[in-house]
Amino acid sequence: MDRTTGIFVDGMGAAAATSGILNQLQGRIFALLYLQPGPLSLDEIATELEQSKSNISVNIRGLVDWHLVRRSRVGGSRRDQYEAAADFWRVMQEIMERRFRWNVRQVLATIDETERAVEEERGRRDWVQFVTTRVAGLRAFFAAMDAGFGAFAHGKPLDPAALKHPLLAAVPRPRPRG
Amino acid sequence: MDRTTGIFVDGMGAAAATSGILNQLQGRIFALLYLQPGPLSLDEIATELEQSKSNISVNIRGLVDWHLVRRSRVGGSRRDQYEAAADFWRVMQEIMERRFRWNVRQVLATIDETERAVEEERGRRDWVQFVTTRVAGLRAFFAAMDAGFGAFAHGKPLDPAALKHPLLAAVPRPRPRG
DNA sequence: CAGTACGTTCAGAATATTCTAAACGCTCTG
DNA sequence: CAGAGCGTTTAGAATATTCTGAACGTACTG
Repeated sequence: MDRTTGIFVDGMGAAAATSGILNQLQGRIFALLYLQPGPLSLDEIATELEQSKSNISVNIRGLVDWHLVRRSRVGGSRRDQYEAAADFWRVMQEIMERRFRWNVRQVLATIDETERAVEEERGRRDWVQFVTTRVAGLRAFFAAMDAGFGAFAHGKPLDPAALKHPLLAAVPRPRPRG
Repeated sequence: MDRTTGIFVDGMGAAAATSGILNQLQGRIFALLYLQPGPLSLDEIATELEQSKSNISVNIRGLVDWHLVRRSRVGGSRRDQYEAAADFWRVMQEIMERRFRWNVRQVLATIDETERAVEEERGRRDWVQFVTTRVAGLRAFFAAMDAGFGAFAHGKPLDPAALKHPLLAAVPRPRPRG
């Protein structure tokens, strides 16, 4: 591997490792493919990155899932070819929906469960009141995030105003009088 | 711990574990504190979550760093008290700046290095040309992300348009005639 | 100023993740 | 239809992360 590619591969690997989306090896695989004029096979990638073929196989699947890499099969050959995709907006949409929004919904689901549980608590009326209020505050914020991320992934601007005061934003405004 | 808190703690722990920001224990600590009417000490948290005090000590520091938990010391006591913060927008700003944007800048720094390296490559003129173009495409996208995240953290809307066609957005538009 | 009540650090144990090499199964080929 | 050339699965090795308990430092307390 030439010096330029080495620097790019190392740097992108390090960035990926702290991304919370890809691991280091996935960052390296993508970086390698991104600087190639043509597609590479599994074996070529494994050799270049000094990793086992099985490890590349497993990790490249994640890259294909995020639409960061395209898999193709040329002619009648049964050898897969891989190349980097360059539609980063598409990747970001995917991450928004399948990672961030999915995570937000985990929280919303937990809030649902918690609200159901607190309704069954016997006695301790003001504690129940307190928990209900707190959980409502969390729900307002995460509901706003869910809506905001959803809109963003569909190409609409994400306005932080809804996150600053989610409780206010969640409540329908009184109509201004004529 | 009562049933309601248990459900909330477990759910938030699971969500945190896949967040890429907090680990499971940090999610559990925050959840426990969030349903408490008053602050708790390190030892109380450790007992409730069945973890060693040292482990709580280390992990709660991260929560304080993200402004998810406030540390206070009441009166002349030397016992720290912790309570959940509820300004989630502040937390999001912190994450935007110190996590996402920092990560984006890692990529931009790698691109800088790569461009410097490719300039020193001898021969292979069309390969150099190819790499330069590709890296420019990546830079345009990540520069747009950096700008967008920065604006968002300062309360301005984040418009996906700049990410859809970053190369176009980066170039100043020709003035319309007339 | 010795004793106690804390928070933190650290070495090593427990656990989870990443990686390899061998085994497997599929598909094309002669 | 046997063999070669693939990608994938899997058991276990290598490595990284998380967790504990003991040791330590500091600041109140009697």
